[in-house]
Amino acid sequence: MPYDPRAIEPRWQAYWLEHETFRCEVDSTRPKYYVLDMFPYPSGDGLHVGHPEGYTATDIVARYKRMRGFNVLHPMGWDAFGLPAEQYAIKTGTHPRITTRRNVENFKRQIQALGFSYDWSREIDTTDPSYVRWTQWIFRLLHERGLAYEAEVAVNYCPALGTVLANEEVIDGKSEIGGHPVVRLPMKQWMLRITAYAERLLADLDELDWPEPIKKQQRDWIGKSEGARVRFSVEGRPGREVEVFTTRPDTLFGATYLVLAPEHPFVEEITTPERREAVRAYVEAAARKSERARMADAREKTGVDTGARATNPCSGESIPIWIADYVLAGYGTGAIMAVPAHDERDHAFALAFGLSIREVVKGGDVSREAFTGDGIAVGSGILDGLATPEAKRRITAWLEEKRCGERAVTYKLRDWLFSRQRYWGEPFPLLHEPDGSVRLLRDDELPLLLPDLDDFRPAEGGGTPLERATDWIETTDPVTGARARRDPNVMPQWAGSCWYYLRFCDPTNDRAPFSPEAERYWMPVDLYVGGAEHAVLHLLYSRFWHKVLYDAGLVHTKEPFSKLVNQGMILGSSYRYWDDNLSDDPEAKPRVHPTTDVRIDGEHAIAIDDGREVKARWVPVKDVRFGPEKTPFHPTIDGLVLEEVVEKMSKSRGNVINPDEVVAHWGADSMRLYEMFIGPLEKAAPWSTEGIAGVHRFLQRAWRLVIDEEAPDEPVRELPTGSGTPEQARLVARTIAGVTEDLENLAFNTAISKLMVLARDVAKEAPLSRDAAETFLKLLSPFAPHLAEELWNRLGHAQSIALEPWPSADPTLLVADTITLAVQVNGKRRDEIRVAADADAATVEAAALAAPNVVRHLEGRAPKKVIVVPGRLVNIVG
RNA sequence: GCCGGGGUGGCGGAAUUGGCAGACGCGGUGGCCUUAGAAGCCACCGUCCGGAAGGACGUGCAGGUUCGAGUCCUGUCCCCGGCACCA
Repeated sequence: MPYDPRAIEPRWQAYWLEHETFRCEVDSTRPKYYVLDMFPYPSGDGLHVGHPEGYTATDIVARYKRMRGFNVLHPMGWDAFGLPAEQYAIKTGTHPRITTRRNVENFKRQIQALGFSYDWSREIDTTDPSYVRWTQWIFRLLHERGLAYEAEVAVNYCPALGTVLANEEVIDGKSEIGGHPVVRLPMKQWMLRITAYAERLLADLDELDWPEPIKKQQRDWIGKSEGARVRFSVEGRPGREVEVFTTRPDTLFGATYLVLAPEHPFVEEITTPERREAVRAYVEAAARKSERARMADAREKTGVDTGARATNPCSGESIPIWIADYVLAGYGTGAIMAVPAHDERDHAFALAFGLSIREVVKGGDVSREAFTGDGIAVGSGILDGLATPEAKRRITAWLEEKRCGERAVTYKLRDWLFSRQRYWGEPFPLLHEPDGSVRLLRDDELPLLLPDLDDFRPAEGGGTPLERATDWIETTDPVTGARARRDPNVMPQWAGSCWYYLRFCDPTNDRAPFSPEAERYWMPVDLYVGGAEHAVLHLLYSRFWHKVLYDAGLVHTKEPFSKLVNQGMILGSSYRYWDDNLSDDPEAKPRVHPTTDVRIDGEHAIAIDDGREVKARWVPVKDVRFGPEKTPFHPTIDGLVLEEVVEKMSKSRGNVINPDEVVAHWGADSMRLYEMFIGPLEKAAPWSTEGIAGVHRFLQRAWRLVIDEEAPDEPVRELPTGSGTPEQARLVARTIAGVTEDLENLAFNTAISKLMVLARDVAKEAPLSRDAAETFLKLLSPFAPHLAEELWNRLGHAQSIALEPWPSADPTLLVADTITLAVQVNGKRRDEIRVAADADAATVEAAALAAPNVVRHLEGRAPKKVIVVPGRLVNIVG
């Protein structure tokens, strides 16, 4: 029988499970290696081919490290709280718990069919009461440490949908779904004080082996800026001071007006009677706009004068106070001093409203545009003649001395809005007492589980789904005996993923989230692989929780994830054409156009022949007909050529590849190998069916290397003992060294190409030796574990190849006795010479000068200079 | 606009960091095997000139440094990702 993955793969998957081959335990006598995938949300659609890319990479590393003698922790679990299951529940009434269980089973089946070496005894599910308990326990810890608090926060509320929406779900002040109006409404929310950790979250990035772009995104998100706070007294209101934050205190003499955010607490009070009307209208309009909408029309500066005036603490000058929505309430002090000469936004605003512009730093033409660079201070009293950095120091000292300002650091990072008006999440482990206080539940009251509901919609009048469970919300506090209310919100999906990597260390502990012994042994995560889309959310939130746990003495490392790698996306080919059925009328008989007859004009696509607007239509890959030369055609409209577009896989494009089908057709080993061979792990690459056929052929070749398919009963070939010819031994040694190095660098694609070379050449001149065959299988086993196990077994080994030690290369075989050197004349390759590997420069030079083509090109001239690069080449300049 | 990353054959991608550009795979062409197909195996495939030997050109574009540049420097164009009134 030829290589048949369908026969061998399920057998080995069952073997690994049954023998618990990959189970691991704390073992202080051995070095540990913790390799982790970002655990998935088990969606109803199941796995797509993008998931296994990262999982395959970590699996290869896990298997390799085990063979290198490491005690490897390689777990998998489910980030199972989340919105899709809840939306499904609203539609069908099916409890999210049922949906989640079904989806988890499907994900697990798909993941196991790929032969990953997870320790399944450590599987965790964030919705499991035994997990929720400890998530709630950690929330209580945060609360005890003063890091969780309730606050009135403006949220996006959509009355028509009866729910609160995330910023991303609001577009131009309307709901993304249905286009209903959205208002900003203050609601009482749980907040986490992540800002208290801003400095450490920033500083500790330096020690992490993470992709630089991710670190940069986190730095930008935290957004540290250094400058000064300055207080301006409000004229006519003694004791009232507007505090502003600026990174350019040196430009204080150029401040020609102040601007408050429309939400600033002073607005109401300081506005003069004659300006009241205009100010109120502006504030209301700003409140209606979502933050996103405010950013959308950022170009046009709007604002109104409050009529109030402030005194510049330095110059004593009287300047107007305006409000404008280009000043954000949530950043700094919610107020700025405007220096139009040296800030682009202030410049634009000053031009729009005819406010004065005063140059205080030399270097530009401030009547034309703001000069934001450093320069020499002018018109600034005590600062005149100073360069910007020195001017900053001088003025800050002056402000501190006069007590009207001080050095200050501000962060863009805001506290984390931690409650969601949803059902399918962790309930808050606390009671609201009649006196307004909050009592956190004790250990013996945890976990607090969700009540069962029949209707999962938000409650009437802006309430949360949990408010439908009145006898769950209204309860009695067993401690005080008084009536108390449970919190109607749940935690966001990020909560469970903030600490799951710690639970994996000790997943069944029922006395603590994890034991100190397990944490001390397994942490930190040595390699963490996942998508870059979590750059700031999950990866920042979990770093925050980790630092809190560190301060509480529960973990011993400052950071959870030592090394992070982002896998690239696997792209799909989609096929499109165009038609003029813009309204998607199902009855219409539209005119259709291939892409070659369409031109894109800004936002619109126009048919070239009749100038009418057309809309893209996508044909699912499986329906496309391929003509000669692989030209894609529409399935039913004859002669309509489709355009191939390579892009992210998505249902709407019909270009999603299902791993189940790939495994059924080619086998898990081919799928694993293909996803690793397609290119570097970090890079996006298109899926190709021809490509997978290529790696499948390689596995067939590997099979035939060991199995004699020609002979009756297809026995294992006769493999001579020993290591074969010197050439074979050298090839094997080179492959060991190369594959090992590539694995250390996570360069899976080049490792596979080296294995292909070995399979192609190793039995060319002489029969394959037993040593070479066994070494090859060991090197192949992390990539194609099923095939490797099967052949290893047929070679007569009773124990799993996964438990074999990794081969090491004989260093003496890595250096050849004779080597080929290229010989260049004036930098152009003209000939080559074979010399002893240890030949000295003089010998090499002589041989190079004697090479026939070199002699020809020198045409009798004496070489001016000869450069010998040992082991590489000789360049003759003549 | 700002900040990252990147432009190498028909395609995915290699190239030990300044030393033989195009490994490996896909795709293509020709051949072997076969009753035939499939599969498999072998050879060739950057472009141009040439029957060949060989030569010229060649890593987005234009310069530069160097004995030698895909790799370093300057300028420039394009693509992908992130951020976008954060004072």
